[in-house]
Amino acid sequence: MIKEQIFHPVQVGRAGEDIALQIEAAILSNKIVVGERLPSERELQNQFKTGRGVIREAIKALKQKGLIEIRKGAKGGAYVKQVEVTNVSESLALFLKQHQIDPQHISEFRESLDCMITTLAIAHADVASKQELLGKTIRLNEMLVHAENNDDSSNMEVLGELDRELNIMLAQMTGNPVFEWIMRAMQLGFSSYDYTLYENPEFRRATAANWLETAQQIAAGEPLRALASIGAHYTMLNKCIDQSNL
Amino acid sequence: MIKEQIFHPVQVGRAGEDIALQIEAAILSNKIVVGERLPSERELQNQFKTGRGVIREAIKALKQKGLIEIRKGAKGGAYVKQVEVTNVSESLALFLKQHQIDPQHISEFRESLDCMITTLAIAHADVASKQELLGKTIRLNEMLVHAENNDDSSNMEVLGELDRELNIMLAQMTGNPVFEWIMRAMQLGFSSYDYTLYENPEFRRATAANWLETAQQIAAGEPLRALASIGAHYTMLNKCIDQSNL
DNA sequence: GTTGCTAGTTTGGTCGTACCATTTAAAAGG
DNA sequence: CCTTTTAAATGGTACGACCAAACTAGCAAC
Repeated sequence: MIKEQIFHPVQVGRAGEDIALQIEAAILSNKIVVGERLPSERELQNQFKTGRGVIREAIKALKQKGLIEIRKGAKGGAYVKQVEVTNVSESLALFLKQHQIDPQHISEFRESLDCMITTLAIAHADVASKQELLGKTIRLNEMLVHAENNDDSSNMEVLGELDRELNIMLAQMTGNPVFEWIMRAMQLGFSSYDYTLYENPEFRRATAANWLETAQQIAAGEPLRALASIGAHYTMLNKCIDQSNL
Repeated sequence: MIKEQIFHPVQVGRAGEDIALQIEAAILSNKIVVGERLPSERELQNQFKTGRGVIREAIKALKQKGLIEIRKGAKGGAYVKQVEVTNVSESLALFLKQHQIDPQHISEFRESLDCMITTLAIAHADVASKQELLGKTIRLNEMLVHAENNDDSSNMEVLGELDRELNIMLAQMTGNPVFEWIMRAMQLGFSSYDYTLYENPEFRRATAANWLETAQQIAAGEPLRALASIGAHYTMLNKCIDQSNL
């Protein structure tokens, strides 16, 4: 609960933004810590000496930024929370959606990113993680044959999802959260491309086999061979992208 | 101008979000193209069969996302615009501010990114660009000696700015816009770290010399030596970060 | 005493109206 | 034809009312 009045009235013309900035500053300077809640809208209305609509607009903006979470009812209100990485990802995804990126550029970036991640993962990750990654790639291959035997095309989405999880896990194995965030952001931003490889039976099998190979070489601590596998993966992906564009 | 009613009324309880989503969808599907403007708030109020406050909240959210720009007066309103990379950067910056990242992790990511970019820049950029980069690093060194001779500490900010420009130029030389965006986002997100190297005279000189060396090896088309230079740069940066943490 | 229901309070969500400030465009005046 | 004045369009703010959801406390039933 806020005892003293940490906010003050604002000028006209841009009151909403002023208020949003004041509250944001209060949050970022830890005047209001995570988990705590802002005063109610009507209370803020009094503190800022303004109308309730302005307060609501400011709060909406902060909610959009991911700084607060809003609950209804008694004990409801605007609760300060940790900004999640999905906020960044969605922002990036929106940007990319509007700018119509050349798929080859995306592919190139992803390849570079994968190479860096793999190199660092081999260097930093412990044996258990590497074995877990290997196990997951084996499971991917098993699921693939199972799905193909049953002609269960609906399971292809599950395979695509597993593929994403593998990428995230690999990023986590670097021990550096930044890589995981970027990977998550890229996945959200280019969700459409992640599944193309699993639509074509031929590419599908090759991709799964490639993952297995990569994981084996990561587990074996063979950076150069792992990178070669990744290179092969992207050669394949680019071919696949070209085909679907015809 | 919107002729037909592309929006429809919404349920209660979360009308504002519904409206924001509908408008966002309309923008992303090019029902409303960049440069065009949304109907006025009062017009939207009629189309959505809702109150004006709700419309305003939805519009505020879209503005926060960077999808629209709002102008006052007649012929004012919400104009659809291209999402700028700064929106992504600000989102990232906010996230990083709240999460107190280990500087070493940031440094590690930046190093990986620089390596990827340099490799690609050597492969893709034309001779003219490489010479321009080289020229800029030479200018950086000249400015450095000039500033040190005059003991002009205020110019150190200019040096930091030039350092950023060099990074952006290098990213552009990859021919892949994704790298430039990521670089811009990282610079905005970690603006504090970019200047630390230029605060200490010793590191400052070494950094400028290192840039020159890197640019020379890029111009000479020597990927391995360029990467070695970058490695040296980050060894230095990490030492510098350690020192300022003491 | 414990459980379960009910009424009341808090708080966000919505609606409507009125008025102000700014910007543009049209009308008036020279 | 140019300048000035006026009007209209539009976002920005304020106030007031009511609804819906969620929590609280008290009361009733077991």
